[in-house]
Amino acid sequence: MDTRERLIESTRELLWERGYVGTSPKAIQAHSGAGQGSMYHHFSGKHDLALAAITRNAEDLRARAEAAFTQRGPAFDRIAAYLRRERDALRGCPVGRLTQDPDVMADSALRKPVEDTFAWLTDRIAGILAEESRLDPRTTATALVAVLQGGYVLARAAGSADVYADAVDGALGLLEGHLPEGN
Amino acid sequence: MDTRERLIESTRELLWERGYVGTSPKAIQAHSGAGQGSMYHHFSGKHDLALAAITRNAEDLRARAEAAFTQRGPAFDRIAAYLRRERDALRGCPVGRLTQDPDVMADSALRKPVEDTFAWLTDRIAGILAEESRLDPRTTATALVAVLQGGYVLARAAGSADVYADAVDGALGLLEGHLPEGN
DNA sequence: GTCTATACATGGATAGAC
DNA sequence: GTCTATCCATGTATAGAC
Repeated sequence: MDTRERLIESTRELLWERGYVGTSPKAIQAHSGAGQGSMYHHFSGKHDLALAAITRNAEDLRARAEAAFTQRGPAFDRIAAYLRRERDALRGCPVGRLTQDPDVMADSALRKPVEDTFAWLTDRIAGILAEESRLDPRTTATALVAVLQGGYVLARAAGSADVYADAVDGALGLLEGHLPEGN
Repeated sequence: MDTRERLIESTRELLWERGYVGTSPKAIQAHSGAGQGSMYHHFSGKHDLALAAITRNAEDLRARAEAAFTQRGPAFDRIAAYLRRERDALRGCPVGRLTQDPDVMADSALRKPVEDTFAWLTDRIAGILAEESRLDPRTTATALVAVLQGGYVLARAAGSADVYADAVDGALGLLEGHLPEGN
């Protein structure tokens, strides 16, 4: 992995863990092993580097989600597969966490990937729901995505990944009866 | 309001808006109109002041929630009243947002009010659900609290409070049929 | 109780040598 | 491309006068 790549990957990690406000150029350099000069050679500054990292986090989320959704099977199963996908719940969502960062939300370039990601995700799930239920697709999909994001919040508050699993189980319990299940 | 009180209230505002990492003593002084000397006279430092502010945010959340839950009526209505309570969705939850702050989560004193608040809230809702349904109270309550917290995340991502309302509507739509409704 | 002065580290970036 | 030196603002706190 070349220096530029290491800088982006380190920034992804640090943004995930500490957010934009909490991540300093110095910390990125230390984490990536790149020097001051290197960083400012490859990127114009913290903002530029963060944009690259956030964009990649967003692409990554999308690709992983799509992998769960394109499995074959009934809607309930595909949604359950996505919600139950292996996750490090205590780390939270690398995209969702950015919504709490005032400097990210105040900057339209940094904010756009975040906005687009959740718009896409909600739409994608709404499409799946529309195939097989009479639930309102948009509001139901929004609620399901919210369970994910809120599940992370609660897991972190409790210091236990089990709470994330509880939130998902609760949501799937509510879905039962509204969607035809596959087994 | 005396100086000490103004310092706490200003810190509550700033923690809500910018988090712990993003809030400087200087910003607190400017917002509260208190001088450097005043702040360090009343509190030992940023940490001490944040503890007072976080504690108060937690008490506040609890009191407001309790007000919705103690209304009379069937479980569905009391829960709907809480979820639909007037909120400034774009500002997010003053307690939930702290879960994204690495310095808060790493400090057991600052973290405890956050942990306790969500444990209480989930339990409280589980108790209401247990009265009138065969849903699993704990997981269902966890999912409902997660919809709240996730609704804030999605509303901020979209830049629209309507998304919060969508998440709540979706969740209540899923609850229907599982709980006896009152109207 | 509040003010001003001071201190020292860090944040974020630029300049120029190699 | 990478390194070191340098820069100025800010973060966070202490000291001591009033």
